[in-house]
Parts: sequence; C-alpha cells; structure tokens
Amino acid sequence: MTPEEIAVETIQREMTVFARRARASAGRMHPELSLVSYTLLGHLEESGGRRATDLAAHYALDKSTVSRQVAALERAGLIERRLDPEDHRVQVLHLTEAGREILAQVTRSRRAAFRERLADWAEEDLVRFAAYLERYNAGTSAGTGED
Amino acid sequence: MTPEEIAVETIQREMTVFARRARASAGRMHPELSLVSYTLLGHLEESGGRRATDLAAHYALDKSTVSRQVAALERAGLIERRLDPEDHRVQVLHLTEAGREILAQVTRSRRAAFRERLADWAEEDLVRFAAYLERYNAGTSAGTGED
DNA sequence: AACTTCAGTTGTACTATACAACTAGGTCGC
DNA sequence: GCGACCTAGTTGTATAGTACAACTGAAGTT
Repeated sequence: MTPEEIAVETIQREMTVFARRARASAGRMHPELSLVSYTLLGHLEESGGRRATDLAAHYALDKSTVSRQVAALERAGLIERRLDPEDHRVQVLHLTEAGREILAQVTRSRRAAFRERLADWAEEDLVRFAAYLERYNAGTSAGTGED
Repeated sequence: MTPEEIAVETIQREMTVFARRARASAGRMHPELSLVSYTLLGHLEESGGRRATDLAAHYALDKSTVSRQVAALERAGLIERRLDPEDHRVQVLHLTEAGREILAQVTRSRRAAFRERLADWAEEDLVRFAAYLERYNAGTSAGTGED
C-alpha cells in the first residue's frame, strides 16, 4: 500500500471506531439529552427558530422522526412551537429558557470531556486537527456517514 | 476564547457531526452488515477466534446484546461457534468462509467510499489527519465516546 | 372548485440496546 | 465431594431512535 492508502485505511478505521464509541456512550453520558436532541437544540440555538422540516432535511432524518423528537423536547419544556402567522402549516421552533439552560449545561459537560481528552495536545495540533475534521465533514455524503 | 479553546470547540462539534451522520447512515450503506456486525466480524478476523464475553468487554456492550448479534451472524452463516473442549461454558467464535467474503466485500466498499471522499487531499494531509485520529482515539474513554 | 403540493402527525414495524432473571458449567473451601 | 459461589451465555422485557406509509389540514394553481 502507498502511504496514501495506509492513511486512508487508518482514517476509515479510526472514524469507525469513533462512531461506534460515540454511539455506544452518547445516551449514557447525558441522560437528559440524547445526541440527536442535543444536536437539534444546538441547531435551534444557533439559527434561532427553524421548522421541523428544515431540521429533517439538514440532518437527513425522516420528518416523522423529527416530529417525535420535537414532541419530546416540547413535552420536556425545552422548546416551544410558534405557529407561523403567514403560513398555518408551519410551526417555527424556538428554545425556551429551560432549553437554553439544559443546552448550556450539557455543552459545558461535553466541552469539559473534550478538553480533558485534548489537554496534552499542542495548540498547533489542535488547530490542524480541527481544520482536518471540518474539511472531512464538509465533503457531503459518503464515508462512514452521509448527511 | 483562545485559539486552543476554539480548536477544542471545533473538534467537539465536528466529531459530534460525524458521529451523528455515521449513526444515521450506517445501517443504510450496507444492509448486509450493520456497523456493529461489521466491527465484530472485523475483530474476529483480526484476532481469529474470540468469545462473546471478550467482544462485549472490548466494545462496552452488554453480553445480551452481543449474544443476539452473534446469534444473528450465525443465523446468516457468517460465523460459527465452537465449543471450547476445555470449558463447556465457552463458545469460541470463528468466521466462516461466507463471513470472510462478506467482510471483504463490505470492507472494499467502505474503503472505496472513504477513498473517494479523501480523493483530493494531499498525501501529507492524509497522513497527518490519520495520525491525529489515532491519537485522539487512543485516549481511553471520555469525549463523545468511551470504549 | 378541483388538483396538487407541503408541513406535520400518527400507526406500525424494526434494530440496537440495556437490565434482570435464568440455565448450565466450573471452582473452591472445607 | 458437596454446597456456595462464580462465569458464559440465553431469554424476557422494556426503551430509544429510526423509517415508511397513510393520513390531516392548510396553501397554492389553474
């Protein structure tokens, strides 16, 4: 194998390992908020008000899946739906105060876990690694995952 | 935020994105072999004969989960169990010829997907990215995932 | 007004998972 | 050598997340 091939193999293997581990533990680390819920809340916070359909498209989830996730988040009081006055089919989703708090809390704990794991990395390596990951994920579809 | 903090944030975010995407698509890419089954088969091929308990410990899965996965893989004819003559509680798991073939096939298709995704990366970047991922995953536990 | 399209919900089914209870085989202390 | 414990694996039950298909209600289109 050429160095390229070896590197591609390694990337494949390590990404797979990571995905498996993340999947195995995501639910256990933050019982309050599954990985999907966390991601959805984060997305809502960043973008400040999205429709369920947008979320489904963005995360390649079925609209029924998003509908149930959204229902659960609403039941938990973390988001609220506001009917779009212009189009009564549409519900625009917004974080509630409680949602913002939980999100901040989970973000802190996740951030702490990552920071600890990356504690002994040099700044230069962190920056490069981050850039590689962004570049990798920016490629739409394929890989262990698609979009 | 310092550059380190920004980098850590980015790594966290991108790893999360990756994990979510992988989860979403793992089942769809290779209907023959889920991500977990693929990983288990790969592990058996590499290590040539493990007990279900070993697999459970290694992947932090419950033994019941592994038991069912193993049962499915056996039903599909991809692995076989051999009773340990020394200890009749133990079943040593081995790939069958069919298992080896399917594994090789899925490995090829996964590899092709990764290769395509990484096609326009310079060799130097591939090697560095691979090294970073290995380093990241080598840290046991914590992060988005544990072991 | 009749179609068609779109947003979202609900019914149903499947997979991966965990935990707990159980079975069957081994080991050890005395 | 037998009872108390330990270990490998299975099975019952429950849950989460997901998809697909059928449906409801609201908006556009002609």
